[in-house]
Amino acid sequence: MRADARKNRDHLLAIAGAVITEQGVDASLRDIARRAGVGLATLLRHFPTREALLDALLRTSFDELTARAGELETSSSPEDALVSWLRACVACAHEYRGVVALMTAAIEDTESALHASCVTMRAAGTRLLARAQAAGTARTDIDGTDLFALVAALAWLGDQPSLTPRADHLFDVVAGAILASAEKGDAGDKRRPQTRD
Amino acid sequence: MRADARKNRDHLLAIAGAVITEQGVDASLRDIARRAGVGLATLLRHFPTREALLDALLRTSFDELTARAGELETSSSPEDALVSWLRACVACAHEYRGVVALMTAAIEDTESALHASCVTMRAAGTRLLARAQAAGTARTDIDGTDLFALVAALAWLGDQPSLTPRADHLFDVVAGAILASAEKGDAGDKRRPQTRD
DNA sequence: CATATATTCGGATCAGTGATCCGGATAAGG
DNA sequence: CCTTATCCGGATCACTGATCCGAATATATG
Repeated sequence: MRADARKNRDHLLAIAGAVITEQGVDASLRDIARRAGVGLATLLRHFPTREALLDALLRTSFDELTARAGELETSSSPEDALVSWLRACVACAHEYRGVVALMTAAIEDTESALHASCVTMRAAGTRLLARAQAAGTARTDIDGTDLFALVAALAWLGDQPSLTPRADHLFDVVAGAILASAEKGDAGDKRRPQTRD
Repeated sequence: MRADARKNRDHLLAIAGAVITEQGVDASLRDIARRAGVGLATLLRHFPTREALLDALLRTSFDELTARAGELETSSSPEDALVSWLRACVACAHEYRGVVALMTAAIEDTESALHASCVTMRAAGTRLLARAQAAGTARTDIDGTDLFALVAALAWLGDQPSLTPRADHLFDVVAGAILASAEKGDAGDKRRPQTRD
């Protein structure tokens, strides 16, 4: 890649991160290009679609998240590891307002730029969940996809301005449900536990 | 209102319901007008904004929902009433894909056309929740707004194609958390219970 | 250092959206 | 049947993301 192109790319990423942080994932690409002092076509050449731009912005965050899952797997109790990782996931999704919808769409669209990162993240969560389930501190009637869905729903909640104040509390409520007494999780095992991602 | 205007309005509502049912709340207004055999301006005169159109489509459903809450309040046990009403709420929100986001926005925007309906609905849910809390079958550390938020999150979950299959199961998980043992709800009462809406 | 060429840039443009305006068509009332 | 108030819808505007192509520029070579 030519030096000037690389400079433009990096600059665009920085500006895009700022604009999307304050306006959400639906920010106007024209605005981003304008604030970067660049033509719209240039932005769209480096990142052919909004999804590609977000992928570039999120990839590192996602990878850090799966790495953190690996650390927690050995440094904390199964229960604490799961909960604090879930909290980190929700916080990460809050970095850019509206990003969870893209993630849920990407996880089943194998063509999506975000697909791989999302699947990897879900797998990391699945491992933490399985460990807690094996330790008997997490209900066994949910799997990694359920976990992903709950995190997405909680992150979405925090994205809605009117519900943001409740997001933390409701995180505790849902986390409590995940860790709920084995009594419930073990009662009916009609669901195959820990589906492999 | 002139007879032809009323006819157009009713016809538009019917077509809009069909189109939005299959395409979601972001359906093109031009499409709706075209399929109704009418100019875009006519659609926008009867319903000046998309929100107004959705309000007209949803108002009856919402009112039915609050009415149903009233019935359940006397016909079922506090626990059953709450859960089955919540289920009805989620089902109603599924009538049109993407409508929950509008609802969460409308509930704090007093200028919104949907505001009144949403507030009324939340109040109905608050009553059912309070009854269950008084009966000791619902945790007391959540209020009507929390309930509204959880329903919205569950409905949103069902809107995401990749997560739809899990929506029912996760409803049970969350409902179980709401009805969770008094032990949890009574432990810390740092939250004011049953806020009045 | 000068030239050639391959790469990158950005203004102009296209189809799409919701919204607005106004001249023409039409129904209601006498 | 005629008047008038009402309603209709094509044309238009500002905005969106996306695409094209001539112009500008950086890199590599002589």
